[in-house]
Amino acid sequence: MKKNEAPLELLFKALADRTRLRLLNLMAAGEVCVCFFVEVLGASQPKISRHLAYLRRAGVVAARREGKWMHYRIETPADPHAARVFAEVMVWLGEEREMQKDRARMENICCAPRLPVRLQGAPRPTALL
Amino acid sequence: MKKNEAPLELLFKALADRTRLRLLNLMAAGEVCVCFFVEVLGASQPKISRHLAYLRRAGVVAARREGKWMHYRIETPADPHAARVFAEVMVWLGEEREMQKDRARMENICCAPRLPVRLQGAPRPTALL
DNA sequence: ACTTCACATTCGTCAAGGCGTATGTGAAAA
DNA sequence: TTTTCACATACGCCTTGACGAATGTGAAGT
Repeated sequence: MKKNEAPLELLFKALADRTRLRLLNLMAAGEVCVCFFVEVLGASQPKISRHLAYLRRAGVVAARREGKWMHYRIETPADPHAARVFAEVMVWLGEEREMQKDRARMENICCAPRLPVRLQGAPRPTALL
Repeated sequence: MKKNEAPLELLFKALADRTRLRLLNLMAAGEVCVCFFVEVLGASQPKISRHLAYLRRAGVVAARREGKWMHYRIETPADPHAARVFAEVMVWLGEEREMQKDRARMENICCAPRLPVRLQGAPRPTALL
């Protein structure tokens, strides 16, 4: 990812990967803790972390620390055109089959009577409180 | 570019390159002949041709043969969400500085009293007739 | 202080893709 | 039919980035 890149390309490169799109989709409704991404997407923790770092460098998400946990949230682009494109993308994600499944899986995992062992004590996504 | 890719990623990968965005921008108002791309962008012919091939494989543009010349035009995505995102992108391009310059340069080259030597007899972009 | 936990980063490997150069191809001109 | 023109593709080189595995880091907990 070059530095002197127009916000245009920066955004599209960030969106040009399925894992990153899935991450954005899970953040659509609010902040999410890294451990939930790992659990829901069934991917390795370094993989998730690297893609989140990419999204952060692209200015699409922001991170917040809370004790041991890191929360990620969507950062709406400053540029109004970028913002509109981004908004359309999120609408699109909202209607994609796989994306709906991901959100359903997060809800199932997170609202189950007992959380998986790895998530004991982890802060829930803000959208599912 | 993988085959089993969702239209989502396919589109974003196509848009994640400045040269391809510039090509799309020049096609915004209608069909354009390859030789004009080469002249306006000041890039090598194989480079232009490869990027056009990429856009074609991604389903974003279509090609038409007319004698020795090839005309490229934008192909609006079938998926309604993709179409809306794409439309927003084109609006965005319309307001970008560099993109405006490119369109102005094409107009200057093409509507000049004498065309450059390399373009003698080449069919004009449909938008500039 | 030492360990544990939740993430981040690094390293090595590999595939995708961008570029220049050279060559192939299809249509028209000679 | 040979040449020329406009464009496409193949080849080799290099960079970007995706991945698993290993290691680093910062904040609790003990």
